[in-house]
Amino acid sequence: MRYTEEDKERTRRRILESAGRLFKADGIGGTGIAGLMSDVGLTNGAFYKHFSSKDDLVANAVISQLAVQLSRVNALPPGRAGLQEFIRYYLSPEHRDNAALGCPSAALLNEISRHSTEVRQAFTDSFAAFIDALASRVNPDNPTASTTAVTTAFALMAGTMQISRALTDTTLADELLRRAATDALTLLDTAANQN
Amino acid sequence: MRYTEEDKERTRRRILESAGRLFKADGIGGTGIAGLMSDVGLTNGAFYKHFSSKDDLVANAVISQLAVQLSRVNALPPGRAGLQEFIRYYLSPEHRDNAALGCPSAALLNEISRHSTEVRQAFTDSFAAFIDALASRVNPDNPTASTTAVTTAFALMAGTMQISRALTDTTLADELLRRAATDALTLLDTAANQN
DNA sequence: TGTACATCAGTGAACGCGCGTTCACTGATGTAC
DNA sequence: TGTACATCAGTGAACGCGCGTTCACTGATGTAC
Repeated sequence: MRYTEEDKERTRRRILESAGRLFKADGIGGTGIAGLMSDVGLTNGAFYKHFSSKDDLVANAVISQLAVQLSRVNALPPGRAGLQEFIRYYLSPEHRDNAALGCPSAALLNEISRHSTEVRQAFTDSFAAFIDALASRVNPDNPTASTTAVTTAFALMAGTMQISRALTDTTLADELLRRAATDALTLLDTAANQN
Repeated sequence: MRYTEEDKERTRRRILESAGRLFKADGIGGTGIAGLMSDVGLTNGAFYKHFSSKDDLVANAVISQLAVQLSRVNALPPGRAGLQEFIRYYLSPEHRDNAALGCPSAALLNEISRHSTEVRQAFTDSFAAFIDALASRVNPDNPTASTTAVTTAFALMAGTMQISRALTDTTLADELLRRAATDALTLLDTAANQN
């Protein structure tokens, strides 16, 4: 064989990395296979040596993107300080202006909802793992009790990020991010004091 | 003239109504001009007698859809009861399962962010009017003071709706809606007591 | 060790298809005289 | 009042284009003997 299994796996990961970046920047529908493969440095035909279809890629890109978010959460300092840092990063103007490198939920939720069951299942599983990681930081004694509350706090952050990205008025968009940071922390504090 | 100005205006409104419905159900990118016009009961060519381009349609559809939301808010009973009713409707499983007839923000935010300045400006203006209407219900004495707080409460609702639509686990999706209703009301109550 | 063959990631042209947009045309009605 | 003409919303075929996917091919390397 010309390429070892390791080589092939590396290429697959490069496709997933590019796909995550381009999907978040231009949307899933706005990203074509040929453009994606040229971003990777290959030609369109090679794509089907790694994925059976675009839908297959989307499902795997969603998984891989949420895994990145999960590891970001796992890298936070413990306790309330870590949560504050997460909120500050998430609701920053930098995150808003760099969707390509940011949260897949904020960038892709609308499109994921309209995709196949496979894609939505991939999202459901990976999203649950991500929320669980946040919940065990919010309430280490009883993470399960706070998962729903943590999810609505995250929904506030993701929803705010999307509105902030849609607005043309930067001043208003920035102010919104600051307010959401306060409200999100309040919700997480409330969740921490449950059960 | 075969058609009066009134006839033409009626056709234009029918196109906008169909567009709003189809955009919210299938996405803007997922809705083609030919399919849209056949939904209206006309053929593709007639489209350009009413709009100069698809982007022009999108901007106007965003305006018209947010106007529908605004009139929905204006039709609510006054005071806290009206806000509760709004939250209950917004975060209902019916709203989740019928995106075609629901909130344009929850269905289209990702795509609006990626559209032209014209579309984003249309969203910004109409969204501000919608939030203002909510804010004067939350805090009639000083609506301006509470707009940002009301926006984050709405972001929580829109974000939750999107997550609830993406999840395959209906039980979890339903539970999330209930929790978000509690949290959203709390945020609005807090906003009402500011200034 | 040297040679013939198998493997298979990657190439790049080609496929059918639906997209947004254009355009010559239709035909019902309003207007001019 | 009757007739010739102008208007213009709507028709539907056609345009170039990019999409996801297929496929015969390439060529570097591993394997068999």
